[in-house]
Amino acid sequence: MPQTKTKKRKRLSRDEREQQIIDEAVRYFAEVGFDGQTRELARRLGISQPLLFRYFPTKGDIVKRVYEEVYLRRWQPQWEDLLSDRSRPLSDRLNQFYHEYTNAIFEFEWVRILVFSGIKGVTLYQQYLKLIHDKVLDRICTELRAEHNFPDLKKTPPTEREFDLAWNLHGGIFYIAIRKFIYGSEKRENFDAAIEDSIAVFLAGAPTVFEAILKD
Amino acid sequence: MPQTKTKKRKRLSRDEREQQIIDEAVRYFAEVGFDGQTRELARRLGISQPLLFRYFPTKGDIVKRVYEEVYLRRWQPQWEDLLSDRSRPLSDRLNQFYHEYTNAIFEFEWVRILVFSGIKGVTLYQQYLKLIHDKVLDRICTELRAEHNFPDLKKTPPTEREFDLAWNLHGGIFYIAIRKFIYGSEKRENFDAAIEDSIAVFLAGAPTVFEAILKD
DNA sequence: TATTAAAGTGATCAAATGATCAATAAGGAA
DNA sequence: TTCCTTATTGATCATTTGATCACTTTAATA
Repeated sequence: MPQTKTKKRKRLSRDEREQQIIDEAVRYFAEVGFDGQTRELARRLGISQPLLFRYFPTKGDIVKRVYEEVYLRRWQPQWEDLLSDRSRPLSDRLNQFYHEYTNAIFEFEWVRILVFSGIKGVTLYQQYLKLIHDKVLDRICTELRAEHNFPDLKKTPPTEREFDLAWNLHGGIFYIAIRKFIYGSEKRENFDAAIEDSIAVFLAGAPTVFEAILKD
Repeated sequence: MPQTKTKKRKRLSRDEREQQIIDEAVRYFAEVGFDGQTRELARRLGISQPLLFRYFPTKGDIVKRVYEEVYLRRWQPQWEDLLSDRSRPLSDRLNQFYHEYTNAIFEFEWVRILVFSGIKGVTLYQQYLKLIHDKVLDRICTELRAEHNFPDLKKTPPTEREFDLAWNLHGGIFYIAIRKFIYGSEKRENFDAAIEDSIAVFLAGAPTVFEAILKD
């Protein structure tokens, strides 16, 4: 009886192998955190552990690439135009934006690596928060003022309190992802209704508070 | 010249030492995560590393005690009565509750260990989410219906969509803590205004959406 | 003051883990 | 088919880290 010789070594091109490693590293680290071991990562890839160090000088370099892979290429520049497109009701715009945004973001790997990175003191997510602040919340504040004929932003820039309200909307929606992926407490797949309702509450309630804020 | 003999060994009682270890462990693990090393923990305590194992069989037991220390004794049972006290406007009750709640909760150690535990798959925080669901959100839904003469909960229990709205309020407020302690992106100490505004938006916007939900 | 229970420590073990390197083998080029 | 580049690996090192144990020191007590 012949021995099972499944030992046929596979030889991939530099680029193929590198991409394969990163893909698996994203999955693996998202699952167990960045303390995951290189040996286990190699095992999942079906390769030897030293091979990892042939492609990345240190484990830290793999981690860095994982960040980039997860963060970059997820933001869609057209979202900025979408939010500012006054030919459509703000309600429509917000719903479409958060629908698309959560579809792009609410993903096991993304959310968990996001939280891991925050915990480990990585600055990358701070950049991401800044992106949300500058590209999303600022626009929401602006559009909300325009919709209700509040003072134009050119004269009075959005106050901290207005930003806080926008953060509250965003954070509430993001918290859905946390409940889902960090604490595994939600079985549902679809959160569209919850998001729509959040936006509806915001649009119904925020103008009143904005008005009070802007009175000062 | 005499040698500096600061080596005077301190001998504490069993209980004192144990509490001292736990207190420092809470600080240390909140700072670096549960991958922190026993040697460094011992160094911060000014004791030898083996002594830790004199008090706790394994590192895992220290971690378990840290959880308990951080989670238990923070929930105030009187909050449940506060939320249900219809002699006061709901707005007052919510403001007082979230003011006291965030003062008790928004603390470096608490928030970070909370997130660590969620990431590492610990079930303790799931229990905490259940607490929020049963003791806070359920009451908020109930009181909101009562305030607007919507169908009594005895006849129609709160729907998933109503809970989602309440989660949105709670999550938005909690997200303030995440921004503050996980991502270190906020310098402010005081978030009372942001919390008040969040509640105001919720109370101004939610009834409309509740009404729409309950029409079905 | 002498005794003693137990708080505390230095030395050390064993396993885990990131990293290195000489040797092997796949597969395209000649 | 033979040669040769380089992808790939087994063996191994060095460090980290949780855990153990024989021995030392403290301070309450008789």
